[in-house]
Amino acid sequence: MQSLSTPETNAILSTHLEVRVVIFSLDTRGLQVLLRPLADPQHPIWELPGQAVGLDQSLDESASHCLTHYSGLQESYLEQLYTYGDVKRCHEKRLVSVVYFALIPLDKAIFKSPDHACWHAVEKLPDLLLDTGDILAYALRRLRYKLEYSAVGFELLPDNFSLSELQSTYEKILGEKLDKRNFRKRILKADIIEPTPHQRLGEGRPARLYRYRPDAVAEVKTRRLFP
Amino acid sequence: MQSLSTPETNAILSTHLEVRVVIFSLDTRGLQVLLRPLADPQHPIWELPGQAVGLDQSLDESASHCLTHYSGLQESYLEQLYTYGDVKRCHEKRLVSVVYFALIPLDKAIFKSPDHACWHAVEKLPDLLLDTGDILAYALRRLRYKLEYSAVGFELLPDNFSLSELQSTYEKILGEKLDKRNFRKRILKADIIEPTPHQRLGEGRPARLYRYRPDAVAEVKTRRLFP
DNA sequence: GCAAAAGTGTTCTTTCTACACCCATGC
DNA sequence: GCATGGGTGTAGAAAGAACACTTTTGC
Repeated sequence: MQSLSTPETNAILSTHLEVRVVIFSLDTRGLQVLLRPLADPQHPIWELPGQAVGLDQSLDESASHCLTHYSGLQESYLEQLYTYGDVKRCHEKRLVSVVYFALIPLDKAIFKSPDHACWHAVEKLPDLLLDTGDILAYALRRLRYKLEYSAVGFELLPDNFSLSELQSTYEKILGEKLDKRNFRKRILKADIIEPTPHQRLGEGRPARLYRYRPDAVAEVKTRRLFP
Repeated sequence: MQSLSTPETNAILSTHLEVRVVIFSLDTRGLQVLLRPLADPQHPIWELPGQAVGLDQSLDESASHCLTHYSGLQESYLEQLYTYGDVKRCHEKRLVSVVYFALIPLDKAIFKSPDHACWHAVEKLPDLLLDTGDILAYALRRLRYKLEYSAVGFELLPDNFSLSELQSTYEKILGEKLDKRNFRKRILKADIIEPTPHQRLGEGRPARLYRYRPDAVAEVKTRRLFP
């Protein structure tokens, strides 16, 4: 039994510590995840964007740096998901992956991500490296779950959005239709968004635009927004 | 940007990877956590039980091994909590702690834990190492939260328990009184416990004993048991 | 027979769900 | 003036909260 005060250095000499980020976004077709190709460009295997954790970096900093590198965004929703460290997940070496998940509004992200990374619909994923499929499944479950009791949907939208856009976001992530009147009642009652003076013009009647209340960020105790 | 295929080995040469386990239990006084003393036996600083992760060990295996070492129990509730990897949390070295939390029934645990580890009431914690206080606060929050929507309370009780004992468990963890009739209605409706033929004799009328339904373990979708 | 803990139902309030029509704009 | 998406209220069902007395045992 090793304690903090007597670490056994050789136990971690060939362990590789990395962060990976599951970056979700939303386009008209649905929920997308950013993956980068590995190996053969003809029949690539895809992996989560990630990086080794630098000696002088926190895990959070590494993940944030990685997210910025791939999305071009400085401030985004980023949360630690889970740490994967099964010995069987990689044959060559001891691989510990601290996985984060991120939500970004597609309109703000850079068009072309580095390392040929690109977006994939979560319902139609390509061949994936190692246990990446499991990680993605868990990230998606957590995202859906989080949506039910917190206010995370806004992170995928531009600063100003219409209630229909917000509802459509929830529907795409949850994969089910929601009632328009009930949706509005609940989201407004939850008191986490506020109207702006702006409107969005479109095909029909213009839509009032709303924004996420900045002071609602702190403690979002909006449990079970959509049971 | 480092990828899985080109790891920068020197970046992790002096990183220490360890697991720590927040082991909760319950006695008559309330919720307890197992801590082990560090340094001066007169004025000790306390830390979470933990160990370096062996090269041939999964994180889960390490945590499980550590839990068994300190509790004497083979099978217990054990779940990954969070991975702490801030550079500022330890001055001497790069310290990455994958923290788990565990729930054990006190009646089954060994009486004397190794390394002079002992139980402390969560409301009256001693001096703690580094960010151990933050970790404990988070573990407690997660435990309380989990109790509201899942069936985790049983893990702290013996195999057979009365409804009053179960209610008392919930009350001690949540820190509030619950209505006896409503509690019984809900816990029985949730269909996660079943009566046994046994009774517990005591000062008053004997109590029927219940047990956790083993087939209810798989997917406990009992959300918001106690809102 | 009394102390001590176990056990049990009903009413009221709140929340959830289902559902259909009018409104403002662009063309 | 019509097509398009935006916006609004109500009634019935379900779930939650509050609440007090009877039962069984040991002493």
